[in-house]
Amino acid sequence: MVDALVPRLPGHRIVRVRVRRADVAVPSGAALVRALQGARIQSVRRRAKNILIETDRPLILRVHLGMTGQLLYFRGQAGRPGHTAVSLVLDGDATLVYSDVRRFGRVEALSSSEWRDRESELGPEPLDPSLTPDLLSDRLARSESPIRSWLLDPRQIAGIGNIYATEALHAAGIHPRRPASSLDAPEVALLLTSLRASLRLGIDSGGTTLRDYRNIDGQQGENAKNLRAYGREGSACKRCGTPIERLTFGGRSAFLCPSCQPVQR
DNA sequence: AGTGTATCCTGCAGGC
DNA sequence: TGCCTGCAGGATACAC
Repeated sequence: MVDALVPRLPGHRIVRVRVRRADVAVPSGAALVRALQGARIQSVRRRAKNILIETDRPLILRVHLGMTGQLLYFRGQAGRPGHTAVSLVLDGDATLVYSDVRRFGRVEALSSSEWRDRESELGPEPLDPSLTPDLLSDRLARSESPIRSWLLDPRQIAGIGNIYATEALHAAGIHPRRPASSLDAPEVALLLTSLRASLRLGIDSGGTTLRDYRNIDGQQGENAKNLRAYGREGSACKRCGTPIERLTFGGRSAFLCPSCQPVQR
């Protein structure tokens, strides 16, 4: 997503801002419009699941897709998506639209210091080479949470959702309910490798479209066909043939192969 | 302090 | 056909 935004957004001036769903915008309504209107986009980057757009003003535009958010970029007149929450008309006849059926996502303008405070709460990036198996082990050792819950907590490790947590744990042969602190060094190393492989596969495949995900051109991602555990309850494990099971904890579904991912080692 | 649960919201699939 | 229930990619406020 961000890789696709980087060559397109910088340089654009935000000409007009329309907030159609006030609960998605922070600050809601007119204040967000005032903050952004007239600003020129300078750079785009990602941290955890946040898309961060920096401008020539002392503010950062943070876009978070939540569960069903879509960020769409187009030139000329294209039909407005059905659940448009915020639209930014850019110069050069371009438009950036944030659309979100469930409205769990956010489009937020914040100051650098506000963002610094938020960022200080976030765990390390799994794809950052500075996260070593030893560092990950140290962090895991401090928690008795089920490893799946730990992986979903952005304060522990950034940017891992239920799909990639599920896929990585399956690939690493680790039961999602194992306490984080119970993983030994080889398991942690394998988990980190598996996380990175699952994330890279997802990114290289253009993202995982289960229903709503779209890239900035409105196209679906192809990663759903690569999933080996997530959403496959009752289907044969692609490694051993055992039916994949689903269980629920932490308010979310977890999928696992009971044979490849034993409850205890 | 650390951990688990309820909640925000809409749409869709499946059971009856 | 239509109504009901459960579930969905995330994060956070709150209870214990």
